[in-house]
Amino acid sequence: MNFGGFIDDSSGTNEGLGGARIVADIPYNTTTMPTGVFSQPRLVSSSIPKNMFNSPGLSLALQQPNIDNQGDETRLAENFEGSIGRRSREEEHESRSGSDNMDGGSGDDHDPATAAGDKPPRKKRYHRHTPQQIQELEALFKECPHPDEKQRLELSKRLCLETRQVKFWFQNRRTQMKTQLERHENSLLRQENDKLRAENMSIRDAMRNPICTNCGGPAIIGDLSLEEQHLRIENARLKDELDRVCALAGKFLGRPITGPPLPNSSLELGVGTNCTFGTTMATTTTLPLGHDALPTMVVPSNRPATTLDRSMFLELVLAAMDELVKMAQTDEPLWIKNIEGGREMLNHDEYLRTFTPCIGLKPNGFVTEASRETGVVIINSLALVETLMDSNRWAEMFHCMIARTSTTDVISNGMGGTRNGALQLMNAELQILSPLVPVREVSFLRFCKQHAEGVWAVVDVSIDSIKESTTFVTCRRLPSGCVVQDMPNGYSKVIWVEHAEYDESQVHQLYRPLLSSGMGFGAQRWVATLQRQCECLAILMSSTVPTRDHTAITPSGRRSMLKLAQRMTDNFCAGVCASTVHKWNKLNAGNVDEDVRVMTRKSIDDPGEPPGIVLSAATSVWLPVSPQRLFDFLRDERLRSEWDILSNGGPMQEMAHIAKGQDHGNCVSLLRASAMNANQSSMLILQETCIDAAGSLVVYAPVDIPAMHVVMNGGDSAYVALLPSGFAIVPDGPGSHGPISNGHVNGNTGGGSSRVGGSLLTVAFQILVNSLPTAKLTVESVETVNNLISCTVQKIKAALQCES
DNA sequence: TGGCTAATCCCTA
DNA sequence: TAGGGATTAGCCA
Repeated sequence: MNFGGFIDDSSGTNEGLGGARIVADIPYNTTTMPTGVFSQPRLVSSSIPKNMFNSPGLSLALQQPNIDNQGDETRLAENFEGSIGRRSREEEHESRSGSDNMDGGSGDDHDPATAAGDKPPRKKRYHRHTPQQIQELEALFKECPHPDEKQRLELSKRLCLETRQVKFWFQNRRTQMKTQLERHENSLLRQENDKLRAENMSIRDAMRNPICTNCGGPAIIGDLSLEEQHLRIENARLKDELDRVCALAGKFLGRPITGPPLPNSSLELGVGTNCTFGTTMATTTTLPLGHDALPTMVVPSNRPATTLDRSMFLELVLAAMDELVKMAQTDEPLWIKNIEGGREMLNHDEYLRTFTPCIGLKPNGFVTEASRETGVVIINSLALVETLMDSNRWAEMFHCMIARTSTTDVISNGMGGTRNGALQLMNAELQILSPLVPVREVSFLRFCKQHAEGVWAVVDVSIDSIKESTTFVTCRRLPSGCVVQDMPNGYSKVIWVEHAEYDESQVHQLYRPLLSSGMGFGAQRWVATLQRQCECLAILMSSTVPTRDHTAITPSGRRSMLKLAQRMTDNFCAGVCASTVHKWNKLNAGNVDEDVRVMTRKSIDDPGEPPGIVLSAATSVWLPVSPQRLFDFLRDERLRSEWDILSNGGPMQEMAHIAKGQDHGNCVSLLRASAMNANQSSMLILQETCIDAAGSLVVYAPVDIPAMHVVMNGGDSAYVALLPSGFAIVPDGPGSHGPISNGHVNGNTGGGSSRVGGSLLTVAFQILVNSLPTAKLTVESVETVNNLISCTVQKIKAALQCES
């Protein structure tokens, strides 16, 4: 029995510890033994002499303690015994494991002379798992931070560790992760704090010497000084904080706590000047700030927001927030259920009665689109708010909808380390995957507010009315956004409202019903995308990733492959919508179909693409088949030969499959043509498919086998050159009766006897027409890609029997 | 001295 | 009873 290694002379410092720690704290010199409660259990039996701890007979005596002691003493004695039992097992293990970082197997402790105290007592020996053990533990942790008992048992056998040790290791690793995360968050908060402090300083500076932005003279802000105005804002913030603290304290104390009454608790702002606008305006949060209300109140767009701008922005977003919350929470008569489609329609008369237009009247020729959707999403309110307030994360979450976005000015980062009160100025290009619908460029304020514990709202509102725009505005966003409420188990309920006015003349007839139904840019699409993306994230983060691939892809390989697929899909979208992400040049070539848009660009120095001249061709057509049927047909690798020239006339075979959602349609897969010719023997097809309530996508690209091999082993996917092609499918919209002007007139022949709604199919190809970036584009290349698109559409129509 | 790591105790679901 | 939080001790830079 090896025991000597656990004798510790640090007695008296660990009162309150139980179990093995007591054993470790047994004083070597009995004269130093403390007189407290712990001195008793150390003498588990009156038959054991006090100096037994120095004797070689120690372990035997302790294995059979006298448990005559009662109460605490008995319990501690049991702990005492138990701990010794545990130690003994560990000692056995230590010698069994053969770890070279432990000297437990030296045999010294069996030496009576050693144990009797001829040498000074040794401290507990330092022991660490071997690098190899840690490596294996880390590997499993990456896969699954919560292994079950079976997994732990298996690992413990493999690593020659006790299951307890494996369990502790995982527990500690999780704690460590949490600590690291907290530390990281702390540093972010500290940074934010510094930033706020700096901002505060600059505001104080500005307040000392306010200058009118129009005439350059000293500014007097209405009846209220700037300082007073800021004090009022600060008061509102403090009151808000007080309310939350009271609510929290009330929870703990079990009775409601109220703060001191405040003389003026509502956030009232008086904004006006004796110089810029001529009149003083006392405003409330519902003050109209549109063109009509404030004809001269415009902020030049080419300078950062001044303090005065900020006040105007704050007014606008408070009104917008008010409107959003009402729009989200009010049902009839503001929203009327559409009996046919079950969707809600905004009652415009009621809307105009309820709200004062906060961004002014609708411009001539613009039409209104309003939609509302409610959904349960697997994300909590805080995470969703963080995603929305970070333009990069926002763009990533809705990557098929947002071509480009940026935050141009952060007016407020929020209060008390949260996003509550965060206000920023943003630009975005919103897209529908069709060349027939122009990208919507919008410039808007985004404001975030916490309404209650676990209830947040984020509102967007266009600022075209108060900020001079250098470009012609084709779309204005009225208060739009979401109200999100936490639900149990990390889910949240999201109510999304999307309200816009846009120039319909820019939109092809084919897509007008879709847009007006709200399925294009509306709430349904935002919620459907959010649900799909969050489900995907949840699946990827969970330990049990459903795979049915026939090749073993490592977890890092899976990540690399998904990253590559995302780049592919993003590039596909950029090619369809001609967004400014890539600098596309539109072509007006002679022999190209009217509705096929052809664009070209040079690819230089991008390892993710082959160098040369890239040609993109895209078109959209109406098909009398349901979106689901069209999607199932296009994503089926066995039916690939019906439309894809890369299939060489035969079916394709799925080599690897990564699920991204419960629906089998959401996945990334690797395909191989069964009938390969010599030229394509080193080529595979990477394919990403996704589907939700708003539409679906099938995007694919030929990829090099060696390059994919690297990716599947976790290598960097940035060097895999690819050019994506594929399809975007959306329903044709309620009330749509097929094509009106694009020439693809079809009878109701496809896919069944009764019309269940047709589809709008966008087909797009990106191909390399010359590997020299300096080469000139030839007419033949353009005609080739045009033919490719036309043939593909014809083949799809033929396969789905919707040829007229 | 603070961070890391293996281990322990105590509490809770 | 398993897991998480809090805590400890030994080691190291």
